[in-house]
Amino acid sequence: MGTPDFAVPTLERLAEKHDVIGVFTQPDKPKGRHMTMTPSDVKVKAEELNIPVFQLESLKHGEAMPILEELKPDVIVVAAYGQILKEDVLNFPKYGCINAHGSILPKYRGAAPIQRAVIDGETETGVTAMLMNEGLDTGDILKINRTQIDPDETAGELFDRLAKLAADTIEETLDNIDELTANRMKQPEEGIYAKMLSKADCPIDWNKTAQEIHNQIRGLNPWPTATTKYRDETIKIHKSQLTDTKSIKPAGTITAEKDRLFVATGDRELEILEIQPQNKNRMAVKDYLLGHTLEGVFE
RNA sequence: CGCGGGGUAGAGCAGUUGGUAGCUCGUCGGGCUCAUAACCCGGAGGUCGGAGGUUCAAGUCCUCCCCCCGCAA
Repeated sequence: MGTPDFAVPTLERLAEKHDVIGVFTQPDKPKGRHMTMTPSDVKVKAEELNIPVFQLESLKHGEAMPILEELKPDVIVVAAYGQILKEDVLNFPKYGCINAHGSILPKYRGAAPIQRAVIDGETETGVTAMLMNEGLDTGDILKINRTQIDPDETAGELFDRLAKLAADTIEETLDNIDELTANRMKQPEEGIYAKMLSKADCPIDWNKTAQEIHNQIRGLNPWPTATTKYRDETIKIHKSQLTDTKSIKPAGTITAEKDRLFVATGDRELEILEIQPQNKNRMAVKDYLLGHTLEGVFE
């Protein structure tokens, strides 16, 4: 069971080694500029692999049971499925439902663990394989694979790495399922929740420290992207770089050189490397400055 | 047909009330210099997204199509 690109490497890996008898994914949804119905990444891959696909609106009220009775899975692997599983499903397979989550649980439970970890400036994250229960990412831990977060890594880059790591983790977990299940670890009750990203996370507060803003920018890259206001236009900021120069001007003040751009923050100047003006493509600041002048402040 | 913005030299932009296209960077050649991403001189490079139409004349007006971006989901 899975939906977005994060789950695709895991599905591919499973199909290589195991007999994948069915794939559950979210129903096709209208997406993009013209609201055209679009299948999930997992559905596309599943069809490519000739695996039967099931797209239910909800599994909360036993809707999946007839299908499961038919398929009789030994285990269900879940990766970013986006739907809540109840006891009937969780208890159905012999080995239960195993979930791959993009953080070191119990930290960053929930919808946006990878982005939140970057935004918070974490230096380490990973993938946790757990035996699901009814709570939100609160199941018993089977295996954790860790990885370092590069200081300039974007959420998108980390996302791709963790998607592959999730495939590894699930493979290793299934290879040693009996031993790992016997030695499973309970999670502490309390954990950190990673709330879903929204537009409210985008606007930059230039009074924060350069490091905090840098983390926000890379954590929101490539989506939904950090933004700032410049003369009533919303400008997206895709990439930045820390400097050692102390800010002496008010936060948000722009310093434009011939082909470089610096903005004052709460502590140090932050260099902006890649931006996207309203209605324009993203571009290197260097290119942008060839046809525009920037002066004044970002708000 | 969800709403809006845009497609002009390799890149980022300008182009007035329609009269055969400019700027900055890059690129090529030459010069200056110990040297240079700095400076000076010179050159190449565009059928102005595509197809029709109006006109003596269209990047500039009208129609249709293609592609891209933002919002929204």
